[in-house]
Amino acid sequence: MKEKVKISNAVVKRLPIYRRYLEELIKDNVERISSNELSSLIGFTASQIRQDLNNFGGFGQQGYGYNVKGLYKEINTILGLDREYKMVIVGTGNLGQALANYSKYHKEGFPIVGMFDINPKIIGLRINDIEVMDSDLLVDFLRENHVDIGIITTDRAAAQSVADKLVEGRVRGIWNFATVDLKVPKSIPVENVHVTDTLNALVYHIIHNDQAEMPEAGTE
Amino acid sequence: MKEKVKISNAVVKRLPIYRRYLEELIKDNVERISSNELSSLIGFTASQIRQDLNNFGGFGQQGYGYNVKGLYKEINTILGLDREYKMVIVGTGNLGQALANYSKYHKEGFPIVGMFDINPKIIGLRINDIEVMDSDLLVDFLRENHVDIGIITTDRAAAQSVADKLVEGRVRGIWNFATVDLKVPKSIPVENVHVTDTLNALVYHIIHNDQAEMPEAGTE
DNA sequence: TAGATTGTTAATCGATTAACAATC
DNA sequence: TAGATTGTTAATCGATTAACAATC
Repeated sequence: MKEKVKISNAVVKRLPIYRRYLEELIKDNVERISSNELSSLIGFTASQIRQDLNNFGGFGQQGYGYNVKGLYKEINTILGLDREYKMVIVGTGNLGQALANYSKYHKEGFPIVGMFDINPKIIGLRINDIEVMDSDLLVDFLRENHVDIGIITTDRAAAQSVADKLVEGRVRGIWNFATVDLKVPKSIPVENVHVTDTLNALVYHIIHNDQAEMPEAGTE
Repeated sequence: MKEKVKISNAVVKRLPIYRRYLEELIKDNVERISSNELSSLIGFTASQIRQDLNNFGGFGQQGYGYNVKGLYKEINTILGLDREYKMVIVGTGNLGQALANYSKYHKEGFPIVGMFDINPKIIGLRINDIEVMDSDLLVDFLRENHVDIGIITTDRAAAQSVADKLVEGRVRGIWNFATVDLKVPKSIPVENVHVTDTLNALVYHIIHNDQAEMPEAGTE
């Protein structure tokens, strides 16, 4: 009866940020922290931090603040990072390979269990010890191995048909790096990473430099 | 006297999306389009589209809509994509290499003019015909070549010191892929691409599946 | 001209911030 | 207990949507 309030996407996007800062704090052996201290660390207002966290429960304690380890654990649970998610990469271009070589995912509960491509020259190779298979085998592989997440690192043209196969293979979510808006059933979340869009936004900020040459050195 | 209204970040983030769809429309030889048609294409409301565009000027025409090519050109100008931006990549790991190999940037006004690393084994190599140089030479190189954008693809530990060098070398903006919040002067925009955060958000949506098993097939 | 569709103002909605009583 | 800080309600701010007069 608690978990039914719809959490806004703005909040969801901040959760991984909280998580990262808390991870740092644990490394630095900080035991407790107040919303005010977190505020000056992260840059969100203390009020927002308390609001955000209270969407999920009262993790703090009046007069004390938040227990760093405890809060970290709670956020991990909220984010679903207390389990494992099997992933496959479809498309073995630069980005696909970069992700495959990023061994951290394997250690942190996101094992990449297979890679797929249509190029016969690449099929059969191993990248960071992950086998590259023929895309024709994708659907069967997904079902047999109960893969949770499909990563699309193909070009735009291929992306939608790959998405269709991922859906057919019953993945639970799609991490899409192709610059195309995929059509998939609403029940399957898609997270788009449109890297080049962020470069465009950067350039916008360079051109329309709001902050250029501030007279005051300012707050920080 | 016109360009002084502060454009919200929400709008800026949508501009590259408009741009992408318009690019497609040009390819498909579509000459004119109404905000309503754009709406059903992109998924934003027609009202929002008109509001967004009118932040920058009246690009449409009553009773007609928007000229696709004209609007595309306007958005390109707004985004500053009518000029060239020299970039360097600092950090030649998987991601740095992937970006270097992504030749599209070179063709589309974002030439990568140098790469930098601290690993002597890598210094001197060429990746996609881009020379890898010693990071000690970074500041001088930036100033001599009037580099516009610095891309940080190092690990977290090195990122801040790289950012300091980029600032010293007078880049105009920083594209940061390290999961760390950089401290730089306010006059230099930073665009963070925290890829793993988006994976975390995806997992959140998988776990808390709001849309799971909708009874209706629905709108689209 | 009549019809279509913009540009723009007003209304609504949602997210952020402020304030403070509850409580450790 | 007194002080600190949360949890939570209320106020504010900003962004989105609706509506419609202007106009091509």
